[in-house]
Amino acid sequence: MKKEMQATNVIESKWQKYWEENQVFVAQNDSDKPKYYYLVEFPYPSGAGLHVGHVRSYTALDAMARKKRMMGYNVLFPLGWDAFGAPAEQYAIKNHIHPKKAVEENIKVFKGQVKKLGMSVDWTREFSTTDPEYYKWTQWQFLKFFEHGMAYKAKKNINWCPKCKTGLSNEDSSGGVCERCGTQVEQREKEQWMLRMSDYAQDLIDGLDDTDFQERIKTAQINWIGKSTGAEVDFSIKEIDEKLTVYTTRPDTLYGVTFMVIAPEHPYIEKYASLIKNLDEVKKYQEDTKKKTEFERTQLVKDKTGVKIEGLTAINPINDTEIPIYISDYVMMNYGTGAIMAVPAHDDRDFDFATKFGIKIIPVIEKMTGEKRDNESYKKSIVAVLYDPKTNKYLTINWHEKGGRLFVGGTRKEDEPSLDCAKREIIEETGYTDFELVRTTFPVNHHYFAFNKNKAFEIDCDGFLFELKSDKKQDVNRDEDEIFDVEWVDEETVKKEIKDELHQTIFEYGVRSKAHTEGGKMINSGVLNGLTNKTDSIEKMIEYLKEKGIGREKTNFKLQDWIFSRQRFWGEPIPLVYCEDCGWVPVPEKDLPVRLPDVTEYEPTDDGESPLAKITDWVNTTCPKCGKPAKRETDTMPNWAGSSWYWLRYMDPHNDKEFVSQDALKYWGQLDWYNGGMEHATRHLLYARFWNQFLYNIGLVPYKEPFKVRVSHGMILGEGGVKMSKSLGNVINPDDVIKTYGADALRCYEMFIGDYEKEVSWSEKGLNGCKRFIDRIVRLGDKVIDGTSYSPNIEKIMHKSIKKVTEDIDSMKFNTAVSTLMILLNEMEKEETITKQDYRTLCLLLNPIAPHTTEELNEMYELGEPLCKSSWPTYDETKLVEEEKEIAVQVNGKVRATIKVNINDDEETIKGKAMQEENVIRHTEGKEIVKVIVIKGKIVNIVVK
RNA sequence: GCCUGAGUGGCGGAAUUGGUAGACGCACAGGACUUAAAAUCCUGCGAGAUUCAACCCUCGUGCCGGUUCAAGUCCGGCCUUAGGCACCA
Repeated sequence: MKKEMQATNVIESKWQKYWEENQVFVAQNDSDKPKYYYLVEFPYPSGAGLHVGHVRSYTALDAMARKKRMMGYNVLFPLGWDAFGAPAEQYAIKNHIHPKKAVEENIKVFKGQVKKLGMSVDWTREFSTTDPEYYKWTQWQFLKFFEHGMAYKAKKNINWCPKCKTGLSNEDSSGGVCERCGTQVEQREKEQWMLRMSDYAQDLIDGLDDTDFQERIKTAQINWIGKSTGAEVDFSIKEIDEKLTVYTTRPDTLYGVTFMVIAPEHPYIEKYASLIKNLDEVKKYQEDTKKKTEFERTQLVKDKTGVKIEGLTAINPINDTEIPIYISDYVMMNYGTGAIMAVPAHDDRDFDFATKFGIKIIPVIEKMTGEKRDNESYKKSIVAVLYDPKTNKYLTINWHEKGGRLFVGGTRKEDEPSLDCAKREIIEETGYTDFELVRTTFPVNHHYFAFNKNKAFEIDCDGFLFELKSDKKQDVNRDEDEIFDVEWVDEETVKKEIKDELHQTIFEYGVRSKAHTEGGKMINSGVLNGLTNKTDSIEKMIEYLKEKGIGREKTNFKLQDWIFSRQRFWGEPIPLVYCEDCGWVPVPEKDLPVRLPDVTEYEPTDDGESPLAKITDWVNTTCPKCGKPAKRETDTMPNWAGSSWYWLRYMDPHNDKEFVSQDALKYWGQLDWYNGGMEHATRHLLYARFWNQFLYNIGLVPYKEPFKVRVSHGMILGEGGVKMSKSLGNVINPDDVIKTYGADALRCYEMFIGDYEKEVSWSEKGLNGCKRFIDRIVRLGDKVIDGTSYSPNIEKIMHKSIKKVTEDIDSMKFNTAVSTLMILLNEMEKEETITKQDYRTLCLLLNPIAPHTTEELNEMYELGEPLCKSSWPTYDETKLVEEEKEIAVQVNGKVRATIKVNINDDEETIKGKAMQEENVIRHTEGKEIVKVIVIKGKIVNIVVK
């Protein structure tokens, strides 16, 4: 019975129409079935149309949604449009049409494309963030923030894009360039609406514990929030009666403070200007800093700059030492207190600064080398590195077998200053007399065991770097046991041959000239002296600071408040009115939404006001409170606003009384599975979680965390692993692919292409392979005969395949789900005939990935009711058990044969079978069998000697 | 620099609690069908040594070492790479 299949496009539109007309994918808000909510980030409907990257994540979620429905769930799988934002506005400015129109057109194109892919979306819940019925509730929720004191207006030094003429959040200007147009961002002071997001920093970290996000997403969020723990310390200033408070994560290094640095914007400069003797110089530095962009200030600067403030002197509260104060742009006003205590010995930045400005460096932590032992004898010693700049070599002492290569070293005599000791040792051991000190290195705390003396030692060692001036030498006077050669070697040899950890470390310190930022033994530190554990030292110091009232424990976050204003036309108007008498007054709920006016001019003004500011009819209004003339806020909300609650609206999209009904919120609960790009792992996801946590705290939503699972798909690159881009001409248009290969082949290919979470390259050949797979599925229909059970040869693999595909789709291992079906198809093709039942189950399993073809085959061969209304196939565990299995026989861990074993075989039988194998005999002959390991159903390993 | 992943054939990638490494697909080679091509079907396909051929053997999951009867998988130390954070004190 040969049947002819209709053309792919005919079948596809036929079933798409069927699904729509029969409302198969419409989710019910009241249902006895268990609920499941899948969501893929709604797209920005750009003019470019759908990308193959969209197809990947949409198909993945669609496959999971289709399968869940067949498993008896009430599935919510909606889609909508995130349509506010710059591109539509730019387009409108250029063409003088309302952005609304451009958006409408783009949505039409996008929706058509998504439908052509056969997505099982519930279109009855579709909306766009630009619909007044939707943004009414975005505005309403903003007013909730306002009412609860979570929104405030503040003068902010903001990132300003001179081309877009708008303020940008830190998030929108990462790297110092405008996210949208790539222009260098400037600093500008502006009144902005802010949301108190930093209040939620800790909650946003804690909340992650209640979610099941991918690890990389959690980490990205935690990094972004940037929590650090440490202490605040109050330094007094000699000349004034006010403290200078700093934030530090290393209070344990307080004794090593040799200067302080305040940010150029620090308020004390203004406040105590009269006391600053070099005010002009300081002011000039402030001006220079302002001109620098955030990017230059944070990314490009390698050289430290700064100015010492003459006339203000800080006092270290721990030891009453007087220390200078500098201003420098490496200290930021918006983090911590805008002031730091500088410990050049143990912080790289402070070290650089101190080196450049010639400030004292006091080490308070000694690196510990070697291994600590009991009953150590203590001594003090030195290591001296002598460098000859003429030959670029270092002076070493080669003990050969007796101790290898070392620098000059020695034990300090009682009360001998270490520098004297170093000089003496060089002269005594090598004879060189004409050299000069370059620098003293950090000391090292070293532990070692002297075998010749059978004794353990602890030494505190000072290190020195000297430079040779001339070859002048005197006779050496060595002890009898001092048998070594004096050799000049290059740096490479030093690194290779000097094995002693102490000498290595001193060399590093001397030559590299870097701060010692790791832990070690506390020195020069009063109460902390001798401690060797960093955490203990910090704790003890904080206790001490608290006791003395000069400091306290403190946690800081990098996460800042959310700048919520944009000076743009195409965004949600901020629903506030400014009245001379009443101040900022919310627009009453009955007057929401505050609609965008219908005009034709959208250019931002040159002074940075929103385009709305020019529309006087719209701006002028009356105060909702006192009725006097008042003005509307002309700033609009950022693009992130509409996407910060949209998943809630899908639960109840047509409600005109509430943003979402409480019943709907309770029924749908948390979003079970949220998919989106890695580029949204920080910003969008943090904004959305913050928004939801706020709604939860004021009792508007039942869950604190909105998303249970968050996964990110990998990007699809062009062939050869380069990014798809218009300029490279390697962009794949899904419409073209559907035309040539069909939607099912495209879906199947994108699921088979590789690990869902990883980046993959597009391959036309691979796509063709999947097309072949679909064609073979169709051709298999020729073999179908009546039958309501599985064919005997197929039964076992059928149950196995059902199990595998069921598990794989749920865990997003689509590539192995497809390959399982390929294997199943290969097996079925070997049969003369297959039953309807065989074929129907194959179609059911493939349906989530290739829904059109499988529905058609199901109908064509009269296999049963439409697949979209059918149940997901089940498997029988007992059918999975293999009666007979081939297992490997190893000899000493190497596979030497395979044997067939029965499920009932006991160990002795299996062992017997294994020992009979010719190749096993060959490898065991004449050898002693130590033991035989038999793992039932898996492996036999024979160990011989 | 810090934090998270990831490194397996020519390529995309499989491999359960450690138990036959390379499933499945692509590419390639040979063959069948065809006047021919496309399509389709069959066979082979990690590297090397050996052989007429087959069996058989050696090596092989980024590198070095360890645990184990047995390591892609576990442990320690590196290297490379992708992403996140970054003068954040």
